Amino acid sequence: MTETRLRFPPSPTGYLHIGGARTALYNWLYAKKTGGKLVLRIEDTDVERSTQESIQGILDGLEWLGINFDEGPFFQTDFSDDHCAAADKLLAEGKAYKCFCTKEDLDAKREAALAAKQNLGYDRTCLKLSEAERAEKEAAGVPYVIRFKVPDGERVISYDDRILGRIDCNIKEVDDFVIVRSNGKPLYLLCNVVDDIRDRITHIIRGQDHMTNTIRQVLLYEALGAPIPVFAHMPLTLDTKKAKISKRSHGEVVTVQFYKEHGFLPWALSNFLVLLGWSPGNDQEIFSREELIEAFTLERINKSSSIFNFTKGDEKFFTDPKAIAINEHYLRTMDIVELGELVKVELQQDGLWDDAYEGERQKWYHHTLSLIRDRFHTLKDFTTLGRAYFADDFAVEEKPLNKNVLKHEGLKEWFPMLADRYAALTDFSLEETERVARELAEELDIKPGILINGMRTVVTGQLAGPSMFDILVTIGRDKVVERLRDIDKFFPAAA
RNA sequence: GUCCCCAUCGUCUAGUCAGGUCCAGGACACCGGCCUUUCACGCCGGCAACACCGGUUCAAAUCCGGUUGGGGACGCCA
Repeated sequence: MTETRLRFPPSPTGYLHIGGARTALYNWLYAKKTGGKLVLRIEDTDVERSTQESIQGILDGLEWLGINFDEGPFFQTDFSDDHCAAADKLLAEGKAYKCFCTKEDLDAKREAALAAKQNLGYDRTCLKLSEAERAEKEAAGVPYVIRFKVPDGERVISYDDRILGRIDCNIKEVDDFVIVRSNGKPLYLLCNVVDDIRDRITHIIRGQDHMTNTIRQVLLYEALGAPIPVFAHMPLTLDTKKAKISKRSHGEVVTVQFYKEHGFLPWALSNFLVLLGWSPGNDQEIFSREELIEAFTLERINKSSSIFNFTKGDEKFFTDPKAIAINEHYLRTMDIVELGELVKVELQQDGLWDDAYEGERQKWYHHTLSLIRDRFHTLKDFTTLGRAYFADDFAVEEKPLNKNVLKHEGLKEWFPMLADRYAALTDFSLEETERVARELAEELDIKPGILINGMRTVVTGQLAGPSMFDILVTIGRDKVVERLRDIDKFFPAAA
């Protein structure tokens, strides 16, 4: 049995978006699953629109996701000799012909056809040219494109799609398509096939938007005398209005970069993306890399398109709620040392990292992360919501400030008292900190909650969080005492 | 206009190929409860779908036909 060979061929005309990432992921999974190879090929034949920045963005995105390649990146433009040779061969064999129609004429015809609700295909004007007419135009130097000549006659073109089943199309529906531009540069339909033949690609997993291309490419494989690979057309990802997702209409949220910048775990995004159009056939939704490779099959990819459930302007769900849920899941179940590495990057970016977290305070570091991660959604929350554990310049949220601090002016006296007692404690433990707080509340004849919730606000800036006494012990006596004593700053200066 | 593909809860989906065990299962979201002197954790419970019409059959989410709806393609883009 021959080795399976797959490819991911992005065109570098924009950022890597989640649809592309999902395609890459499916190809990668299938390559891993079958012990095959994955080739990365940058399809940059559209020189006008291809940019270096885009290439870098795609490479970065794939690397972040952990999608690695066995071969490449190759650049399609490096193989233009192959493409031209193939075009010449088709021309020489009468399987393609020169077309002298101008772009303007063609556009006019297309528009007219569209307006008259007529069929859109090419009318073969130049195929009907006599030998003399053709020679004359060539001699006159009239620019031409090369069109593939779709074979005449009754015939149904078919291929077996591994996701959709047998696909049939009457050859009459296919019109002569352009394979080489008038400037001599070959086009996608041809390049893609020539490269796939050269790279010995056995399986092509791509979006359903390529289905009509596939019909034409099957013809190209035949004309070039190459075996037809296995095709698998995956369902598209649409937005909530069932329109194609694009950076233009949806913004950054559809780019892989967005997730990197918003504190997503790469594998959480992959896990979410793979579920958009595929399921293992049972109730499992969380997969390790190995589990997913094991479970993945082309046949279990869905036929129908799925919706990326993102609502613009939603404050709570800044992306598909399920994506966030999966990210949270990994955040609170993943190995704490591994999490520590990721949070380290966040802390470093914010200038909050302390090398001691890898040395004498490592135990504290990991303990703190495990204490606070349960309520977090992304890696970013560690430096925002969880900032008080690593720094003194944390923000105090308005809601708890009003509710738990400003409402109780007595706190101005009570907190310094509490601070003194904490400072004097021989054992700054869970039990002792709680006992002292309750004792003071009783002496003052106030509800313990006033002290406790006030402390939460002053010590962490947050309305909610872990058990208060866990927080005290974790943040440590010095900082707690200091923050309690500094209570005055929250109240407007006394008259 | 032509061709191609698709159709189960709000969303992702299981079940469809091999019809009965499905008055349709799970997850997310939402709602309620428990836990909690806080809470966005956790636990328990609830809401919620077979697009429609016809046919085949003792029996249809499942097979067949049609309708409707949605998507894609019809570039000297990829």
